Amino acid sequence: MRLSDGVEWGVHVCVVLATLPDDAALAAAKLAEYHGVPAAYLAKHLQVLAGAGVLRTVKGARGGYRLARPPADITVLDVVEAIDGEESAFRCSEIRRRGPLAMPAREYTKPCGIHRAFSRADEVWRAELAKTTIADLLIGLLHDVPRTALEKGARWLQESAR
Amino acid sequence: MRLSDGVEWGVHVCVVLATLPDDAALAAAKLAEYHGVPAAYLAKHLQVLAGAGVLRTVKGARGGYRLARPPADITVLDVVEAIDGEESAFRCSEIRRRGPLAMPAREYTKPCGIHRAFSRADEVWRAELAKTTIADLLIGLLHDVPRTALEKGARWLQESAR
DNA sequence: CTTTCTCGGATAGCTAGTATCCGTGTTATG
DNA sequence: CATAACACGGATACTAGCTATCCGAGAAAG
Ligand code: FES
Ligand code: FES
Repeated sequence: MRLSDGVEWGVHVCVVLATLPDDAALAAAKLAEYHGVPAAYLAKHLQVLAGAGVLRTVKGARGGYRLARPPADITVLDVVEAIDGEESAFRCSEIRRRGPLAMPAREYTKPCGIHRAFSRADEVWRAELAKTTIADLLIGLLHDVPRTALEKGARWLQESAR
Repeated sequence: MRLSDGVEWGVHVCVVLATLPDDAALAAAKLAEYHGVPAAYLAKHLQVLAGAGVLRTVKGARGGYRLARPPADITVLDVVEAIDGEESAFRCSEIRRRGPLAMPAREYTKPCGIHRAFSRADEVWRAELAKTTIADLLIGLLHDVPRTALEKGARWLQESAR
């Protein structure tokens, strides 16, 4: 079981966009350059994030992407569900209906116990991801990253943003 | 992100084996027939579960598989980790080291904030799965399944077990 | 010694994720 | 209005991991 790489990219992009001034946007190509990932592929994920209401697109010349909401209102879970989907990793294939124990379909009213166990696990996983917002990550970054690097990043963004 | 089908099969197999008498074993082919899944493929997963110490193999004629421990000592997490691996679904690809913000490698001592957030989520996911044992699932099954089906299953097992 | 069964590896096939490209339409600017 | 810059959306190739099957070797029971 592996989560798509696009999920990591999406979170990183949101963190970077959170540092921009409110009225600024950043082009998809610049975001790709900043993170060192293929631009064409990142663009796909950006479009999905925009469709999910996490990012907002600014069309036309000098356009780009910006956050659709304040960083404190965007959770990691929002990004995960936009890119990876909302369905649980586990899929009950209703094995219990097959083989010698098979019963008429009307007997299977409620989900099987295994399915319920995995659903609970999926719920707490998502709840934990919902606890962390983009704003939290940004604050954490300010603590972890040395000042010189922060200033270097800020300069780069000022030159690239619109 | 999707969990392997083998995980579901593994849990079902453990539940069925938990109903057997202590000294009995069930052949891989019978387990496959019981669940209506391809025998050759299920055998792969059974071998993995045996290697992980969840199941025990009984070699030679009239052999088969049985649980390695009492049902109450086998959790759903044990099965998941045996078949799907123990690593988290999220993989931090150290994007922060690339692009204009790149810093010398010695600066990256502790995992990034995004990585930590996903690690926490993965932990609670596993902790939740560890709460449910095979014995719990068996008890739940006795409540959910009508008596006639249970008797049918018991008869089938008695004819097939060794 | 023969039967029965697991063991273990070798090998296709399939699906979801990865990655790239290009034509179209929209907006800012001169 | 003409032009340049840029997002949009679909089409397409590649790749890795999961799905599925097969068969010979070896171990235990009778
Ligand atoms: S029947 Fe297999 S998990 Fe629901
Ligand atoms: S650098 Fe991207 S998640 Fe750690």
